[in-house]
Amino acid sequence: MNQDHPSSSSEQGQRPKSHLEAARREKLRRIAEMGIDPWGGRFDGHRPIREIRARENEIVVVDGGDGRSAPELRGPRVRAAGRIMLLRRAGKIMFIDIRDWTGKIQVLVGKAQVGERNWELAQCFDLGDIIGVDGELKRTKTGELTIFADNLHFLTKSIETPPEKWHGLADPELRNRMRYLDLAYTEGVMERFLRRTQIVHSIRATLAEEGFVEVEGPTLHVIAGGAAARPFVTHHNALDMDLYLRIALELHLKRLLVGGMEKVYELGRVYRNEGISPRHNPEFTMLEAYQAYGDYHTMMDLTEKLIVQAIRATGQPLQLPWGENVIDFTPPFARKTYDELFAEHTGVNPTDPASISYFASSRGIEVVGRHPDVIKNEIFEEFVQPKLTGPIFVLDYPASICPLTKRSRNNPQIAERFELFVQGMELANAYTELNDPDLQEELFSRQLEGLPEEESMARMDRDFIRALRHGMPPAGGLGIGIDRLVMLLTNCQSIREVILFPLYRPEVD
RNA sequence: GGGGCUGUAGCUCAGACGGUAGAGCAACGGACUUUUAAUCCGUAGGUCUCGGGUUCGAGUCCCGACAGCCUCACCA
Repeated sequence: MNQDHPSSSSEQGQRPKSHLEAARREKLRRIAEMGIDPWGGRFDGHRPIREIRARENEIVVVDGGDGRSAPELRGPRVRAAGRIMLLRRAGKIMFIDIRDWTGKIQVLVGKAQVGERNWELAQCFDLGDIIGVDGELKRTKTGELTIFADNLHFLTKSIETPPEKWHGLADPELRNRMRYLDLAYTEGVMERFLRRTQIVHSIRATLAEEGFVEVEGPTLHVIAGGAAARPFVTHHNALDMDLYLRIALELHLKRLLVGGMEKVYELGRVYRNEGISPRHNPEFTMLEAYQAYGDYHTMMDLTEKLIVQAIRATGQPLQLPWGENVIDFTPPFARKTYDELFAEHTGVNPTDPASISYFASSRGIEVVGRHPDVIKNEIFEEFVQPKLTGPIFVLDYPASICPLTKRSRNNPQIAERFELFVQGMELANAYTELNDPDLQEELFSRQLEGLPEEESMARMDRDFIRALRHGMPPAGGLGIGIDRLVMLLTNCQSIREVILFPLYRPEVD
């Protein structure tokens, strides 16, 4: 195509790409010709289809009266709106299945019943169009709950062909890229994302009930601290400085503890510039909650409560399906120490560095020049974590891999930290928070052995240290990966299925 | 970034050995006032992801690129 006469975008938009689109545009034209706006407008008075379906008990049988005509059904008058999912034409009658976000219902459109004009309009219906319907709620002779239409309203034309009506969209790439189609046409997807909203809502409700306040911290950080992850880098032009998208919520929430917010949380997006996998998306949703005068046991109780109430909010029992398995979330969840589990699953004495080092090198894990606890943790991650079907709280981590955690009073080698594992997946992470500014500064400045700086949690944040010097109350802190929680509560094995718009490379034209 | 697999009509999928591309749904025309993945008859629809190569001939074989899925690494 030459570019001598650049066409306007509207002209381009009206050039059909296929005979399928041409057919739909022809119907669009016919609708407009009838004096009807094919893009619709305000449509009041319709009820959710689920609500309409619930009125089936109002359908009654009435006699013909004169004793000769057959008994017939009478039902309530209803108005619905939705997308056309299925269309069955049978001469001068047609059956239309419409769907809204609460459900699906069949509509019967008869030429004699709706009149000439409506019938003409109905000839312009395509799968995917959005329509409104007035009629009587009754049953067909096969018993299907049906709106017997007496008036039709055109609300929006669909120019594109919808997915195959039986198989729907099967390609996961298309489903995730075009979430609108997935929501509109794939069974259960709408329900799953509405369930995600219920879960998040429940978490906020539980925290409010417990007296926590929600805050909003900065997402642009000068120092990307609070976790060990590579950040996304951006640039502020006016200040001419690089900034990082936050990788954790931790350090600002702790500043608020210093300020006197005794129960505080943030539920929001964090960003990590790491690999993408069925359990990782570059941006994901994190809850972090901090409670002054609590500790990691306080946080364990809170974690259980948040999860159990979230499950109840979705209307499910505490035993949830997960692929071929069932996860039992009945509290209390199992609680075992890191060392116990280490011994149990590796057969190695967790307090003997020599045996640990031997085990590691015999399994191909690098040992030279690395801190014994780093080696130990690598073994834990590779040989123990995958076996933790859970839910199980793993308690008391090696102190040297926990730079933000208070050391155990009885044993300074141990940090008061737990992680909650379910199906081998880390779901939550909590500490008795370290509030000793001198130790915190030392841990920040001491380069963790065996770890390059960019991979270390130990990034020096001077203002944070200064805050601690002003006095942070002893506290428990908790982090929960919300996307993973939603995965577990919706039986989804891939994080992309619970994120509305997961990251993809752009499509090439 | 490494490894394995995948990419064919708008969608869901077939295409042994290399021989001029097939079905269902969707679309178009026709029949049908109780269907429900409606059915029946007919018609149309393709740069086989892209670019090279081998060959008389490539959807098919080889190389490369792009995209996706799985997996490993990094990470939660």
